[in-house]
Amino acid sequence: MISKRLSELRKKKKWPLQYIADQLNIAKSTYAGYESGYRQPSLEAVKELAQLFETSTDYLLGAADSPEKPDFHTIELTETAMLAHICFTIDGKPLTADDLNQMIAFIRVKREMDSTQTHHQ
Amino acid sequence: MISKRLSELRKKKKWPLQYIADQLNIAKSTYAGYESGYRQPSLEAVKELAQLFETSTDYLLGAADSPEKPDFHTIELTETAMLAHICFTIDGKPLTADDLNQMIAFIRVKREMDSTQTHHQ
DNA sequence: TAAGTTGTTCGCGAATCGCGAATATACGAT
DNA sequence: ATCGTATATTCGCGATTCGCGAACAACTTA
Repeated sequence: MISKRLSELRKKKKWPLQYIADQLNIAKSTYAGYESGYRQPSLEAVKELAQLFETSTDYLLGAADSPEKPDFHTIELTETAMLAHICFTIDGKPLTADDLNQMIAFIRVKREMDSTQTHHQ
Repeated sequence: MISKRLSELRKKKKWPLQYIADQLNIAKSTYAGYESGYRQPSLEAVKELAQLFETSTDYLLGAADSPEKPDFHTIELTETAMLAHICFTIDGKPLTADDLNQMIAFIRVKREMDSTQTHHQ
């Protein structure tokens, strides 16, 4: 499992084996063993690899399906794919899809008004 | 690191060693070794332990500080503490605090109208 | 061709694992 | 107090796995 994840991520980053080996202070052959499945990285190495690849250990170990860190630093409210997994609430009551659409329209109008009518600056 | 996390979580759940050992199909002494730091669990065991404790491997390995699974199923928009770590965008442009407050007010008004004026059903 | 980079595999010594056994501790029930 | 049971901790053993360098293949570039 982890071997697949590692080779997939490294190819995406287009890094050579040696680069990762240097970052973790291990031999090239050692890391190569991780990708080939010949060896398993130590827990500490897994942690460092997740950090290096900017993903989670859950993804590396196959406990998560998405490589994205669940930081949710930014949530694009018009991205319905993402919203399918999130439930927004106000005062504890969930927003309907309709609520959300109206909110989006509301903000768009607000922005429109700000940009065409008033020009603070 | 992981030993601390394991014993902390197990104590919180008030589970005996044997119970966990049974769940993972390993010897009691094997799991005891994990908690004492005498041994390290395999990657597969880490994955299963995270599942058993309903937490993330990131937390077990010390790559995350919170034991909570990052599911974020629900986001309460009036909870400013949570919102401090999230940036919402519409059409790629981030919402200001003002935008958010108006959106919340907007929804509250909408709900008010729905409940006092119109009664479908 | 020669030199360099990258990826793969192998064997060796060393380190670690998983297990059962032995021991220690806690706590009711008799 | 004395069992009996459940729980926790540590140890040694055999087996497994690790990390490393070495060796090699494939490929690019000079």
